[in-house]
Amino acid sequence: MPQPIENAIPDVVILRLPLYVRALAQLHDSDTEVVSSHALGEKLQITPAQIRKDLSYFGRFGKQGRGYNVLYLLSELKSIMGLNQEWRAALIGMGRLGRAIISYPGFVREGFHIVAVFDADPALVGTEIDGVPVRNMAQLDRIISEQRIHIGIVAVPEEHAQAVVDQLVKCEVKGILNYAPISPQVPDGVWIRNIDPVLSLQTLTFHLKG
Amino acid sequence: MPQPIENAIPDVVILRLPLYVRALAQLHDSDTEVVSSHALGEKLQITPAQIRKDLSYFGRFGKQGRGYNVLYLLSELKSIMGLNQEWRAALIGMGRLGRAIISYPGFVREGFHIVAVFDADPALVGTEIDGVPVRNMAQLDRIISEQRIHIGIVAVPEEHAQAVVDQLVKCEVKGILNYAPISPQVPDGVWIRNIDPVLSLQTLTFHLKG
DNA sequence: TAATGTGAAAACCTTCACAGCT
DNA sequence: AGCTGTGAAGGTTTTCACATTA
Repeated sequence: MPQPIENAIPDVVILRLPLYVRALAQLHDSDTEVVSSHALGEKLQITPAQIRKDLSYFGRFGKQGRGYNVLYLLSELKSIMGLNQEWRAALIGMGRLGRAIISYPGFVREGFHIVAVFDADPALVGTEIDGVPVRNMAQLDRIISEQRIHIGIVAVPEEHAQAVVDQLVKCEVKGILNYAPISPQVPDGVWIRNIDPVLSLQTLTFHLKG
Repeated sequence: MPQPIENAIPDVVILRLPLYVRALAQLHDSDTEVVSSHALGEKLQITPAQIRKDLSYFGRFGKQGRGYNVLYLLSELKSIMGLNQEWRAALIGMGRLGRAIISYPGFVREGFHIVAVFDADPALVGTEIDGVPVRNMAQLDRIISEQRIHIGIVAVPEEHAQAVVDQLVKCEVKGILNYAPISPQVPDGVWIRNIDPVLSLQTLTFHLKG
């Protein structure tokens, strides 16, 4: 007999929530106290109906005739998305890309802290980069549990990426941000996002070509 | 009266095509000559039916009972996506991020060449970085037309990103890869892709939170 | 036999439109 | 009067299932 599956939140909805959070934070910074789905949609190029429907998956946050209280909706959404806590991440791969990642201030500003970095190169291990000691891959398991790390950021060459992802999965890391130009396989219950500018360029050229 | 719109290719399909190209290139590198939708789907975690349906928007590339000739399908897809030509890009913003981008070998390997770089900082303009002279923003228009540049890569701080995008649009650039943490507005006929690791992390935490 | 290409069905997502609240 | 929240309608995308062909 078919199990009536509890209505899950559509994935596309989850992809839009951070956009709402960002727009609401901007509105709050410019001292806007109330916003309608129409005004928010204008800012984000999203229809008002879609915004209302998205929010309705999580509760009722607005006031009819008035709109949404910016600060209240912002704090509710942050709580829904797990953004009112600090997140601790490990960075694997300290080549050029890894260095660019660790020196990017945008992560810390949004509550994502790289608290440990790893590399396979013995020449790097033991040195410090931006004040963070570079560790041996053999220490991954221990450090991840000691430091209560929940996110892995993969910045190793393509050919090692899947192995590193597998290692992270073994260490019970459930969230992975992958910069290598592959789509690594992960088991159910592990969440991965790929940052792949070449793929993005390749979807552009389809529209640009003669 | 409602115009019977010519059945367009769904956007999601276009987003998947580069994945097929990448997988086929790997198969070709490992001397596989023929692949079925099932085998390709296994590699990419995509259902065989979806792959066949996607390909069917563009033609009939397979042989019943056998599958797809890897090299033939690869070359057809590259042609469909505009990937059998070299693409010339301008990079705007030569801070830490811009330097990481210009030194990333993955773009050139896939046929994307950064042939001019720009920055607003007078201290940088006139110097060379990785052998490429850094130019003044005032020269954007002239260089883009002289060098036949079709893609703009935006790596400037958030607060200048929309203005730079607007400038690129004025210069008739139709494809933009944006690294600033905003979603710039562009007119119809201009295509933009955003690279935004913070947004990606924020969609991860939804699944990770207690 | 094995696997494509494709209409039709199912699932999914967006938009409509309006009752109901402020 | 104005705007939310939401069933229902409409549209899009995915999956099914099978006739067809090598």
